[in-house]
Amino acid sequence: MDIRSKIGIRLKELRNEKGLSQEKFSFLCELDRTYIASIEQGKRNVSIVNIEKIAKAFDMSVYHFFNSDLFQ
Amino acid sequence: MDIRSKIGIRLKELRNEKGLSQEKFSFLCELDRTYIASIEQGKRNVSIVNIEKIAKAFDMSVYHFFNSDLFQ
DNA sequence: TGAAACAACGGACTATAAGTATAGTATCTC
DNA sequence: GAGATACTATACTTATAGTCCGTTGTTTCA
Repeated sequence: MDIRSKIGIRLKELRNEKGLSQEKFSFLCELDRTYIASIEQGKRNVSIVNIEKIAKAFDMSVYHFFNSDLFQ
Repeated sequence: MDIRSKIGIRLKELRNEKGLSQEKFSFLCELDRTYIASIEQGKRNVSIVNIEKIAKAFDMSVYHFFNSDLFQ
């Protein structure tokens, strides 16, 4: 599977665990609402700075963000 | 420390472990020699697709690439 | 039955990463 | 001192990352 899709699945999974809408989450990580949506759809090649922003919004380290079978 | 620098340190660390020059490594991951150099210097905000290319060149998963105290 | 919340989608735009080229420094060997 | 190897500095083009505006379709619930 494409790494873009894996990132999308992981993001959606974490966001749903927290019970947040895309919009609410976009406020937390200070990224655009539509951008978050397209990441979740596996359409984006996200840069490491934004991955870090996303991880921080989930109160987790970059290591923990990638600590999933998806990235094994 | 900036995440860009952390990526650079991790890359250099892994490359040195393998005893590869920047140029030889750049052949392995099919990225430009000078591009690899600037990543190592923490100047680039690398995207996940290129991080995956780099990890693959080291025969490791993205998970393992980030499995370092640097990203904890 | 409508309005509020949510996600998918699109178009136009700006910012920046990707990728390349060239030159330069430092060290070593012959 | 020429040639080879390893790395750094800078600067540039072009692809695409990322923003901002809006619309549409669905679900849920008062």
